[in-house]
Amino acid sequence: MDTHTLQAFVTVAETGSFSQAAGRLFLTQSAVSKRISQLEEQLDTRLFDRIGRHIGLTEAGQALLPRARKVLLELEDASA
Amino acid sequence: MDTHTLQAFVTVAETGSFSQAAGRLFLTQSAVSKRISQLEEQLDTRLFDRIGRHIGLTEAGQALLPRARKVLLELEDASA
DNA sequence: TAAAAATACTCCATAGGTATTTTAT
DNA sequence: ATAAAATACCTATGGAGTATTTTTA
Repeated sequence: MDTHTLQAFVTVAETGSFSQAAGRLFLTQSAVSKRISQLEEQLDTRLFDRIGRHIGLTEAGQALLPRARKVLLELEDASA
Repeated sequence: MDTHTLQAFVTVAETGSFSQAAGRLFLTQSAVSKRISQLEEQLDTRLFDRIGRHIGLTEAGQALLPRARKVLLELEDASA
């Protein structure tokens, strides 16, 4: 597990879109997509419902979001 | 930043030795050494004092240790 | 001189990019 | 038909190993 993966997850959750997240993160949509599916594999759960053109957090995703944010903040903190 | 790096840091802190940490983590001493120096570079601080054969946490290391543990626990938690 | 850490090197796995395909509106 | 995500393919980077060198008790 690394910060890039968590960052991607949080950004997709915030933007509601892989492409927009990619924009924010200065990555391609492809890279973001792969980070998310990797994370989903690791946790062995879907984190997003891909309902056609829009995206929503699954329950697992909703559970993860605050934890992910917390961890990212703490790590930022630790590096400061 | 990823869990493997933090895990290495915590384990070296706990064992007081790169080689012993390597043993616990099923890695080579070389790999552990590299993880630690990478982390030190990222944070731009020394985390361990290499006093010859023994190793001690620097102040920065002491500050990082509880945070690292916390993050690791939270991530374990998040995956459960 | 013996132990432990650092380092030079090699190899391979993986993360990211581009291009394309799939999917849903 | 369009817009977005998934995927196939390729490449470069980095992480880990082995072997060796450096360091110091």
